[in-house]
Amino acid sequence: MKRQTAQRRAIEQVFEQHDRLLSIPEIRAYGSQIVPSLNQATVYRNIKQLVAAGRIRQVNHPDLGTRYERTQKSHHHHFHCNGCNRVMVLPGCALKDDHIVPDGFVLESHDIFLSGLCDQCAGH
Amino acid sequence: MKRQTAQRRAIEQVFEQHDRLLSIPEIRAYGSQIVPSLNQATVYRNIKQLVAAGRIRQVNHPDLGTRYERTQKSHHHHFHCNGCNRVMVLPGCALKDDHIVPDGFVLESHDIFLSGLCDQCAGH
DNA sequence: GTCGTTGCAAAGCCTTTGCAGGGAA
DNA sequence: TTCCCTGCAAAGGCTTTGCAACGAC
Repeated sequence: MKRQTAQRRAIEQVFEQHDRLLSIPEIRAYGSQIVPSLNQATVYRNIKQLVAAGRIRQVNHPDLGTRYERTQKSHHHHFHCNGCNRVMVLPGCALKDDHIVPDGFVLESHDIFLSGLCDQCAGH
Repeated sequence: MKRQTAQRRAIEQVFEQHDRLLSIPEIRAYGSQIVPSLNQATVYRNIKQLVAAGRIRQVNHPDLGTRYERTQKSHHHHFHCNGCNRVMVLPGCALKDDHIVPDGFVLESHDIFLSGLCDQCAGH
């Protein structure tokens, strides 16, 4: 059975306070502000547990590597700005509706990663 | 200046003989059949060079990790079958044409990864 | 008291790098 | 001969794991 610990609560709190894609070092840094002793291995173990529990989702970003976010958002994709290096959430789906897989194929899931320049970086 | 070596030729030959997404171990294994002494570090160094030269493309697949493919294909996306674990190429683009990024944003590139079941695995 | 959890250190992948010898031009 | 390239081993990131102490219930 799962036990409540200060460490696990701290990690969940980090995601409440920073509702965006987070890396392990970021989670550890923010979490340490709540539980100073917070160990790296503990972060990894709890993240794995939270992913298994469906509370957070692992995002393997092609440019940024492994990141995590809360699961309680509706369907969306991520836009990575090459200028300021931030990641924006784009609600909705950018996938074509029709015939993207051949007949007989079953499409179960998709990952879409967009990149370019955000409005601030594009507006010279 | 770049020099022709048996190792580099072997690696390029691997991509000619196996025109699909390849992992480093696969490249090394196939390449060793041509140049038995082929070292892992040599594979990494040559792959990096070939990517820089634009001859092969690195694909950071969210489920499969780092893979490589020849660049001389037209635009396409990859479908990963969860049944047989193979990756199929889907020619064309599966991205919606309209308004997928907010006003002012500039979309420069996108990565789309599809997964599900191929026709063979779906038609039990 | 039980046993899941933590911190610490070590180990495991994957990838890169330092170095001396070897080979292409 | 020059100096790029290779093999080997070591080192660097990121992530997992073994272990003894700790702490939730």
